[in-house]
Amino acid sequence: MFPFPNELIAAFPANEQSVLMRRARLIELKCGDILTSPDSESPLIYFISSGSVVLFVPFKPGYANKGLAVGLIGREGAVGLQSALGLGAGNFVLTVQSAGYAYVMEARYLQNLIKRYPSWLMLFSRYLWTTYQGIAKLAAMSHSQDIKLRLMHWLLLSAQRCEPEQLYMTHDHIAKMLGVRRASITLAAKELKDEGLMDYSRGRIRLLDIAALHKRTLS
Amino acid sequence: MFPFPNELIAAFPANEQSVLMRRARLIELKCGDILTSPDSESPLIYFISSGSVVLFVPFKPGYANKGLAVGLIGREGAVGLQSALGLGAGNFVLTVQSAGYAYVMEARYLQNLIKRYPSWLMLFSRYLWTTYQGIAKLAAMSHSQDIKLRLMHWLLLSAQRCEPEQLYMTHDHIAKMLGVRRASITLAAKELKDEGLMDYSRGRIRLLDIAALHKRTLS
DNA sequence: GAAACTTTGTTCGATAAAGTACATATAGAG
DNA sequence: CTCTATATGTACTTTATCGAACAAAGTTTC
Repeated sequence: MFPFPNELIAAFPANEQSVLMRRARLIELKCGDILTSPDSESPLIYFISSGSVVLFVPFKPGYANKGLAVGLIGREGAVGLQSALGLGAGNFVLTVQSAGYAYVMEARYLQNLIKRYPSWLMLFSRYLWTTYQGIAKLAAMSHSQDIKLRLMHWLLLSAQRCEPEQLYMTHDHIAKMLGVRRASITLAAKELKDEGLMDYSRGRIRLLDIAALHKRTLS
Repeated sequence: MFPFPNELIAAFPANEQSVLMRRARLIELKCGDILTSPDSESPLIYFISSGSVVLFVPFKPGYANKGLAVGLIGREGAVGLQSALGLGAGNFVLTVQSAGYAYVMEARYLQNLIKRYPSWLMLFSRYLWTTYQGIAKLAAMSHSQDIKLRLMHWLLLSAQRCEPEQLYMTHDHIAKMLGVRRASITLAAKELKDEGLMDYSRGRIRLLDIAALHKRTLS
């Protein structure tokens, strides 16, 4: 239907899709871009089409470099939907983890459309709940003392959102996401490398045995 | 309006309130009650009127004793709303932390009403988003290495949900919520006691200086 | 009032991560 | 082809939590 599909949009009936997309424009997501932060609350909604966006919660109010990633959104979802409910972005910093594309629209436009199409709200609410679940699960994982386990989990999560096996992120970036030292990630990553589960070099990561990774994160 | 008010319900227009409450019945929440768990997905919605309910995520699928509390719901909210969207409880275990009362209704009843009153969904969605934020914040806090800080935070959160200053929970219970050893809680609690911030004995906790607690959790 | 139970106090060694620092490698720019 | 920036490898000390265990107070039950 559209050159860069988004699974949320795809769930709409065709005629409603075109209404929704009338005011949407396609933009490029560059790695590191900050879509919104607690300060600059731009009332925009992003339907992710490729790449991925991190929900990042800074530890301290004045968003420092330190915090914790609580969610990762890809082509299956959207960010900024709360602004269609008339609410602000809250504490989240939305950062692009993997480059890609997204359809953007003004929150106000969607907010008006929701009045005409109440079923949309149901769809968005359901989506909200599923990410809600994801956040809770990730929070529980994040509490694990085992960094290696958390690393595997984050890699798998990232792989699900983009093409699997090939990821582009540095140890330093992962460390920020997990709220740990960069050295700890290097250590854990090296162990996984030695075990033949992954390979990496200067920001390029290849997952060599996704099945094994899954198995070990479940235990 | 109703003997035991709930702030979500209170936000409805009076005539809609009585529609909503037609099939609600008031039940008692006893400390330790499990409202729903991943296994038994009872399609019920609880509008909390007093006391508090924990959103608990077990670490392992077969819900062990270990896990992490990611949210705490009191009179300002409800649990089980997702079942009005036709969704299951997911990974959450909902446990009563403080005894109280709640209005319960069948999810199906509310699900039908939402079709008649689309504005309700907007209300629920907004509420969903605010708890969403709360979960994310708590997740970030939970990642802190400082148990004392986390203890203070949980005490304040609990105090906000019920009468402040007087809480009823054991070190063991708090330890389960924070996913740490009971001994660690006893240690941290004793320090707070020595500093004159709180007092406790066998499950009864008194917060002696809430302002100071707030100050120290913000830092 | 004695027994059984629950809650809190305290200890020990083992472990994992924090913080900090510096060395080495690789890629890209000029 | 060298320089520079970035990414990764590694080391060391300090600290906090874990796991496990046992002791000492309060409650409750009979």
